[in-house]
Parts: sequence; structure tokens; C-alpha cells
Amino acid sequence: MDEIEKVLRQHRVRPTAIRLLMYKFLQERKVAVTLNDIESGFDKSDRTTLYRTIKTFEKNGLVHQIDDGTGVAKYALDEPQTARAGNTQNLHLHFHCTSCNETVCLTDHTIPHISLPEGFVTQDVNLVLKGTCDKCSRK
Amino acid sequence: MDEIEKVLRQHRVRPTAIRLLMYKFLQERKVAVTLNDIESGFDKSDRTTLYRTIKTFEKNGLVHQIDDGTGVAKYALDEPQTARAGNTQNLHLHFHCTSCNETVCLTDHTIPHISLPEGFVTQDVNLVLKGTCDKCSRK
DNA sequence: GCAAATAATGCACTTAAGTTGCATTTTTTT
DNA sequence: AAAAAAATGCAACTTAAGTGCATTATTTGC
Repeated sequence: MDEIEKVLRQHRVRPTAIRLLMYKFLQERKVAVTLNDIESGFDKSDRTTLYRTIKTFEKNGLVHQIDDGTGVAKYALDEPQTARAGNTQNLHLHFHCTSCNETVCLTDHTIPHISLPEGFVTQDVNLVLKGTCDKCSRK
Repeated sequence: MDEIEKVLRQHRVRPTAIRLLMYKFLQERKVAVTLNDIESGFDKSDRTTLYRTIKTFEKNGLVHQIDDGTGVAKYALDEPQTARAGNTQNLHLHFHCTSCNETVCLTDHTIPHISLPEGFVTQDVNLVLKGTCDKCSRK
């Protein structure tokens, strides 16, 4: 717990009770979560607070938002090294399983560079692979 | 107009007045359009009809939906060759300009193959580059 | 340690996009 | 031309996201 508090402080996020709990919650999940997922895990707190908390995390480089094409925003913790470097880009790809609806970060897969026509300047890349994940394809 | 009617029929879409107009509308735009964009172009018709029309187009391989991360679905005509082949995948990438909010298909840029861990089966890929487009970077 | 200032939280409400049900109109089929 | 099928238009609903503001908690200056 003390460790989490330190991480939050490093990112200039005041470690309130809810924030510590949410960070812990995100750590426990291996997959990206929606705001609804978070809500289900916190009976006590209000949706708005949870919404603003995750947005605060995002703004301060603790989590990144993932748009996997389901139409609902998901969030996942930044990798520690990425977070530490203050790197907001998170240039890894995501895999969305259309069977179980889970989305995971494939952080060891970097996104290949793509050269564009003259005048196009790339600042960010979103790459989502869709299909069946390892768990579901084994069934 | 006769040409459009032929294209619709080839995709088993009955060429009603609105459908012909919408196809024409999509042809005139070089960029992907939202349902709102379409609505603005059609005073006469109802939003629901336009919605169902674009969904019919999508289902029958005339257009593909693009999720560029803005949270609003966009649509663009399939390339003729892709459409003819009945290829539903449209494995090209998209560029979203964060300045003018326009999204274009870069149909001549194919998406590089990415090898995934055991058990992951890829069925579809969504690759969106974000940044400044040629028009906006010249300003 | 206490008061003032600042930040976080909770509740109510609003917005926007997507979607569905159903009656009406149009088109197709026989 | 009548019956069947498909398309259209209107109203209403759903869901996720976001905002305003009062209340509560925390931090800062003295």
C-alpha cells in the first residue's frame, strides 16, 4: 500500500482512499477495464468520482485509455518504465477478443513504423488486433 | 446515376431514392463521414432512415465503419476492387487529423503483419494514425 | 493547532450517439 | 390489382460520457 502511495505521489496525484483502492483494483486486473467494471468493484463510491479519478490517473500518466472498437473506453495501468519516463505515448498494441470481450495490452509488441505521404505528421498510433484470445481459442 | 444503381444492385441493395443519394453523397466526400455529417446533407430524410441506410450499406459491403478514436463512428465507401471481391476486411489504415478532425483512408498503405503469442487468432485489424494531415501541416 | 484556501467527493442533471418498436408508406411479387 | 415484403418516419429508449454545484476532506500559511 505504501508502495502505491509512492507511485501516486511521483505522478503528482494525491493519494486519497479511493485513488489507492482504484490503483490496487487496476493492478489486480490483467486486462483493460471499463468505467463500468470499476463501478462494479466499488459499492461505496460515486460513479462521477470514479470517472474523475480515472481521468486524473490518465492525465498524470498512470493509466492509458484504450479504444478497442467496442465503443466503450477502457483503461489499463501504464507499464512502470513507461510511467516513470513520463512517456505519454504508450506505443504498444492491444488485442481485443471478440469472444470474451476482453482487451489486453501486448506491451512487448511494438508498433512498426509506417511512412506516410508528404505533409502527414504522426503524433500517435492506435493499433488494435481483433479476434480470439488464447483462453477462448482453447475452448 | 445509372452506374450507382448498378453498384447497389450488385451488392443486393435495392436502389431507393435515399440510397442513391447517400451513395452519391459518400462518393463526393473524400473523407470518412459521421452519421451527423450525412444528416446535415439531407434535410428531407429522417435520422433513423439514414442510420439504417448506412448500416445496410455496411452489411452489404458498400462502406466500412471507421473507429478513429473520436468516439463517433465514421463511414467511408469501400474501394471498388475491395467491394467487388466481396472482401469485408478492408485491411488498410486510417489517418485521423487532430486539427481538422478529418479521417481519411490510406488505401495504398497496407497493415504490416504482426505475429502474436500462441493461441491468439487475429480476424481483423484496426490501425489509426493520429496527427496533423497534409492540409493542416501546411498552415 | 487553527483558520483560510484548495482539492476531492457526491448528487443531480445534461448531452450525444446509437438503437429499437411500431405504424405508415412504398415497392415488389403473384 | 391484391397480397406480401421492404423501406421509411416518428417517437421513445438506452448507454456512456460529461458538467455544475454544494458538501466534505485535505493541505497550507500563520
